[in-house]
Amino acid sequence: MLTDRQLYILQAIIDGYIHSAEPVGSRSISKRKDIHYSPATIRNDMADLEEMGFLEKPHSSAGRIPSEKGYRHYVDHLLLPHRLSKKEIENMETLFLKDVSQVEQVVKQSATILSELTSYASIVLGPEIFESKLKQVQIIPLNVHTAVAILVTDTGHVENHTVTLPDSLDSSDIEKITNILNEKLEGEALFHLQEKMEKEVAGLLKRHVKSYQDALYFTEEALLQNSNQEKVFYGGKSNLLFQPEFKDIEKVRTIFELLEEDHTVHKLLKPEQDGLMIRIGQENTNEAFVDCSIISASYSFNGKPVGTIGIVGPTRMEYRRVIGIIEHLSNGLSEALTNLYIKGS
Amino acid sequence: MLTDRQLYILQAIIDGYIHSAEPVGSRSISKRKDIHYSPATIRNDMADLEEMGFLEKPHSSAGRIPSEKGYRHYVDHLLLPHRLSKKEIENMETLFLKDVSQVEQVVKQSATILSELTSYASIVLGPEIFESKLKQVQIIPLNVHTAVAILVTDTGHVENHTVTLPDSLDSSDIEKITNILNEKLEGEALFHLQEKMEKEVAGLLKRHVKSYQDALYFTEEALLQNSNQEKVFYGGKSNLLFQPEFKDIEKVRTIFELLEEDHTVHKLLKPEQDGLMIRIGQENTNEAFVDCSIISASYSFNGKPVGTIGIVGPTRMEYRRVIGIIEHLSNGLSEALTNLYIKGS
DNA sequence: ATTTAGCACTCGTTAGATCTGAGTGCTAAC
DNA sequence: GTTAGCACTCAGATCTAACGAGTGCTAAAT
Repeated sequence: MLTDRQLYILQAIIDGYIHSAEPVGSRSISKRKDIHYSPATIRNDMADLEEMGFLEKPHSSAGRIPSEKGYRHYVDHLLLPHRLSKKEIENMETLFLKDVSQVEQVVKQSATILSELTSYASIVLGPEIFESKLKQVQIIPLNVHTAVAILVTDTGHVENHTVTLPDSLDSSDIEKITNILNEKLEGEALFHLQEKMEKEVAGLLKRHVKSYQDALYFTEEALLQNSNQEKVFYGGKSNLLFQPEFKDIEKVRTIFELLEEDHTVHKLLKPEQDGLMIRIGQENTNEAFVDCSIISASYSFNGKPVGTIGIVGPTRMEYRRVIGIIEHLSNGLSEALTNLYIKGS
Repeated sequence: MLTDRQLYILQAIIDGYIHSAEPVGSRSISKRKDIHYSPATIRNDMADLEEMGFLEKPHSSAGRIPSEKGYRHYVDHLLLPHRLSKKEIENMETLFLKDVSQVEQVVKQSATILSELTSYASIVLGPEIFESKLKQVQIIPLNVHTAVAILVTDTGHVENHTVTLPDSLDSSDIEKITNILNEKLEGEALFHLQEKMEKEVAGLLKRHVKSYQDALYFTEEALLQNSNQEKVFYGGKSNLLFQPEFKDIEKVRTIFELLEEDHTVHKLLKPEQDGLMIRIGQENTNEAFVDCSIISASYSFNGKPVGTIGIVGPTRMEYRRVIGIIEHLSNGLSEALTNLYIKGS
C-alpha cells in the first residue's frame, strides 16, 4: 500500500521532526544525500501520506509533522534497533556494579539514571512486595505502650510499623505471640497472611494467650497494616520544562499536577501485559497526556514481574533511543534484584 | 523615622500587591475606606518610601511594588498574627488524629497538607535519626550468602540493609555476634556506633568468634551503612506553576531542577538556628531563588529538633498566613511524633 | 507514466507605527 | 501639611506591511 519511497519519506520526516521540533518541508528532505528526488516529487508523496493520515499540516504553508498514526506506524514498523552508546551503557552499569544494600536505593537510582539518559521524566513503580513471602516477624517493644512490628520477606524487604501494646499483654505474651506467628506464617505470601491468621493463628492464640481478644487485635494490627500502596519514584520531571512543546506553561500545569498523584501515575504507567508498552498521545487514558507519549516496561524479581519502569515525554520522542535504554535498564534491574537476593551479591 | 501614615501605606501596598500581583497605585489606596488622604498625598509618601528603599517602580508609569527591604520590614515589624481559619485547623488536625503507624507517613503527609493549605511548594526534611539511640539489632539470614541487618532505634525508626554473609561464619556465630552487639550497643546513639565498635566490640569479637577478621568486617557492614543522608519529602511543587511571577517557563526551569536535588534543597531550607526562618529573595544563598521566599521551621522529637518543614513560594508571598500555618504545623508535628513514641499513642 | 521546474498562493512571523490609559511628578492653590 | 490640576511617561494592545518558508498545481521533460 505504501511505496518504499513513501515509507522512506515518512521515516525521514519523523526523524527530522523528532530532532528539530519543527515542521519538515520537502526541500530539506530532498537535500539529504540518501534521497535523490526533487522537492516536487517529495511533495506529491507527502500529500499522499497526509491523505492516508500519517502526516499533518500545522497550517497550509508549513511543512509536515507526523500524526499519531504516523508515529504508531514508525514505532511498529520502521524502528531500527538502537545501538546503545558506550556512555549510555557505562552509565547504567555503574548502577548495578555499585555495592547496593537496599532495594529501594537501586530502584530510586534507576529513576535518576533513566531520566538523565533520556532527558525525559522518568517514573519507577517500586517493587511490589505483595507476593513475596514472609521470612520472619519481629516485635520489639519501645516502651510500655508502644512496640515496633517488623516483617522481613524472602526478598529482603523490611516492612515496619508501630503498634500499641495493650496493657493486658506482658512481655512473655509478646514472645509467645511472636513465636506462634513465625512458626505458622513463615514462607507464607504476604497477601495470604490475613487468611492464614484467621484460619490457623487465631485458634492458637486463643489456646496460649490469656487475653485473647487483645492479642488477636494486636497481631492483626502488627501484621496486616502492610503498605500495599505501591511506591513511586520520580526522576527529572524538570526535563519536561525544556521541551519546546511545553514552552507555554499552561500545557505543563496539569501534567505536573497529575505527576504528583501516585495513583494516577500508577494507572498511567502500568502496562496491560508484561513487556514493553508504548502509548502515543491519545492512546493514553488520561486526557491531560494527549501531547505525551509514555513508554514503560516491567522488571522482575526472580522471574516474576514486580514493578514498572518508564518515561513520560512529548509525542515527539526519541522512540528509538528511549526504547533501547528502557529495555536494557529493565533487564539490568531485574538481574540486579535477583542477584542481590537469590545468588548473593 | 517613618511616620505612621507611611507605615500604613507601606502595609497597604504590600497587602495589595500580595493579593493582586500587580503594582499598586496611589488612587487604589486612597479609595480604601480606612484611608482618608488624597492620591496626591499618598504619592508623596510613596516617593519617600521609594527613596528609603522600601518600594520600587517596575517602570515610571506603573504603581509601586514592595522591594525586598520592604518585605523584610513588613515581616519584621508590621506582621499581625494570623488567625487560622477553621478549615485550616481541621485540615491539620486530621493529620494528627489519624491512627499513624509510621513516622514516614506522618512526615510525608505533612508535606502534602502544607502545600495544599498554602498553595506553594512544600518541603519537609525527614527526621534525622543520627542522634537517636539504638534499641535493638537483628540479623536475619535470607539464604546462604545474604542476610538482612535491621537496626531499631528508640524513636521507633527501623533501618535496614542487606549484607553478605562470609562463608566462614555459621549461624551460631551470627547469633553470638548479634548478642554481643545488643549487649554492648543498646542505648548508644547511632553516631557513636563506630567508635563503640572499635573500642568495645572488636575485642569481644576476637575473643568469642573464630574467624575474627570476617566477623569484624561483617559487623561493620551491618551496622555502619546507615543512610545518614537526610530524607526529603516534597508536596505541591506544581503549585508554583500557577503563580503569575512564574508564568514564563524560563524562570521555573532552574528552580524545578534544583528542587530535585535533595542536597541543594537541604541547604536551602535548613535554618541556622532552630525556630522560624524567613529568607526573602536575595537573602537566599542560591541565586536561582532570588525571586522566591523560603519560610521554614524545625520540628522536634522529645524536645530535640530533628527535622525541618518549610515552603518555597514567590517573594510576593502570603507571609502572614504561611507563617501561621507553618508554626502550627511544626508544633503539631513535634507533638505527634513525641506522643507516638514516648507516651504511647 | 514518472519526475521535475516554475510560479502563484497561503499564512504565520516579525517589525514598526499608532493609540490608549493607568499612573506618576511637579506646581500652585487651599 | 494637604490637595487639585495637568503635562508627561511608558507598557500593552491593536493594526499594518513586508517577509519568507513552504505548499499545490500545471505544464514541460524524461
